[in-house]
Amino acid sequence: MKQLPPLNALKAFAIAAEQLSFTRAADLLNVSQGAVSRQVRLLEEHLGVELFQRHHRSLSLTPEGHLLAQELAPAFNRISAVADTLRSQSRPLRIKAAATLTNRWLLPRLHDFESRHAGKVQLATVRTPVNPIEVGFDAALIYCPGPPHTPLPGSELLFEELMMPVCNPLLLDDPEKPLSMEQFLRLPILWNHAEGRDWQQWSAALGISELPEPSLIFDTDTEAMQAAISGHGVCLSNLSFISRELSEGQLVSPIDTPLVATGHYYWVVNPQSLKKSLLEQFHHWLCEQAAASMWITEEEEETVYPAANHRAD
Amino acid sequence: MKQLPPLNALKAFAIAAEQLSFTRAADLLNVSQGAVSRQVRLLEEHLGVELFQRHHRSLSLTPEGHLLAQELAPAFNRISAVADTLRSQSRPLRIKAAATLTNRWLLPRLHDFESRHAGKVQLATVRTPVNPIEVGFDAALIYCPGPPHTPLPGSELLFEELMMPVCNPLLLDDPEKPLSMEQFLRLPILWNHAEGRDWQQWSAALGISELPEPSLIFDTDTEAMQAAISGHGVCLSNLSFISRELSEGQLVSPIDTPLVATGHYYWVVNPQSLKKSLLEQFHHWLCEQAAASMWITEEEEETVYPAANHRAD
DNA sequence: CTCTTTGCCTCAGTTTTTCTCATACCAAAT
DNA sequence: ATTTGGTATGAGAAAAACTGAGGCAAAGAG
Repeated sequence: MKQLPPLNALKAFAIAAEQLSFTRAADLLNVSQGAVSRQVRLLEEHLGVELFQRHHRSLSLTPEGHLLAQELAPAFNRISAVADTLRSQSRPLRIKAAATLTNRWLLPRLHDFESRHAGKVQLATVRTPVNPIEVGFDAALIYCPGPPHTPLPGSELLFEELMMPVCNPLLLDDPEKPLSMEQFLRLPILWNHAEGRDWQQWSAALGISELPEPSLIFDTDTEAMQAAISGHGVCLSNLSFISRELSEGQLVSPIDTPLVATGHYYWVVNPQSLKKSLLEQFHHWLCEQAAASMWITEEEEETVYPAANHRAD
Repeated sequence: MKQLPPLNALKAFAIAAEQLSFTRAADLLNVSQGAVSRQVRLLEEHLGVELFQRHHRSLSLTPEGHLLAQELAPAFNRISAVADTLRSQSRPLRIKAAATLTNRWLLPRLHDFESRHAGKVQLATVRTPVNPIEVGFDAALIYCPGPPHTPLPGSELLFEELMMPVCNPLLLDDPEKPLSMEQFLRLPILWNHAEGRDWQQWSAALGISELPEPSLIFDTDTEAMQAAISGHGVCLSNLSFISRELSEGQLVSPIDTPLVATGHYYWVVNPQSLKKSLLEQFHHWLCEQAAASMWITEEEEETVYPAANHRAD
């Protein structure tokens, strides 16, 4: 291999040649117009040949530029083709994710990622925080109760678990009218956890002295939620996970209280994973999805929205 | 064009794959071993695929790596081929150079550059300093008498004009025995310049009160030198320009004095030139050649060598 | 004919990438 | 057990690339 010209300059040139515009090329490359101008100039200086004729409001290729562009296009295509092949051949992203989040939020959205980024994702649900390094996964999306912290080295806070109490509207005399706290506490309470951790934090954050007594105790959010839908009582649920039930009226909030953050979801990447680039895309997509769906309440919750980050410390 | 992998990483990978060694690839790329290691890792992370199997003292390609390397080689060859074509099609370097330097030093060496760098050079000699921008040349190699300065914006000092008096040995009774200054001044003096500028500086630098009277006055160094070789007298000559005559005994130094720098050669690049890359190579080659020939005297001059930078200010 | 728009160039300052150096590690060979 | 030849890795340094603002000149609108 002899002396290759600066490769990034070649890339910039190839796109500029295709577009016959530095400005458009810059857009495609996600850089500024000046950057492209410089790269092309650099290449011209390297080769000792003018590649473009600069006209006053347009560009055209010199014969040399034309030759180069013609050779470059297939070379780059070939490279990008083989890169795509390799990327698609590579095994799917393996991600451990908190169970409820997976079922109620991630799964319904996942096909969007897979189609947009041509990357398969293999999900495995977990109940308790897990370190992706230890289980050989590329990343984990874990839930930890309590205030924000750093559950694992390298973990990144993604979003809050914002809880509100909900129940079947038939449980209420007038679903339109919020109950007083006293009335509310007389409703049957559904725990989603053996120790009623979330209810504890919720009542502490709202300054309620005693823990609401459970009438039924479940092991998972999903079960408690099912029972609530069936009219067995009030459960605490992450707002974002029941948006459909809320908008369809299967569940309503019986009382008008601020949202309470009982825990947080974290993102942890396995630093040994080779799939850094896909992981980054996935992470970016996660944040995007979160911004679009979390904390953005349906119409009827508007009054609830001036929510607080009350935490039970 | 979709998403291209980082191109420099591809280059590093291609060479490493060819060599099956990061260390050797690093040498070829003129970077450190660690740099190649990092680039390859980066590429692997980008593609999400292992490209090499790292063994204990060797590398081997994974199937994916093999595929990539196979595709990459022709793509890069194609690129470097077209780049070579363009470079060779480009017009020759145009350089203005001081006349004596050109005749006595540059021309004999020039074919070395042209063969090693596959770049033609078009030389034009000049007597007086010239700005390459003004004459449309890529660069100039100019001579300016007197102490070092900055004759043109962007000029760079290349080497000193180190002068010594020389004459035909037949002019001396005993060529082996250095003359005293008094004896020396009785020899016929040859000026290489209408005003005897160099002799003026030479005598000033050595603390000689009066300017040696010329017996013959020429317009160029070359003519004065020819006359000296023919035995017409003593001329002042740049050491490096008469190394052959000295080693063949056609000229000798009649007196034992330090070398005197009467002027300097400068390198000036036309900043508008497109041939920056070739110019850089040429400049590098110039410095290399200078280091190998200038200031490095032949055996017989050894005594003269503890030279001075005496200057007539 | 003047004003505005468009698209390129240039420069200084900053950010990002890449490289180096030194060191750690590991297994084979001595 | 030690040396040797190779890769990996971390911190800091160096180099490359990018940005953003200002300029300029042609083309088109009024």
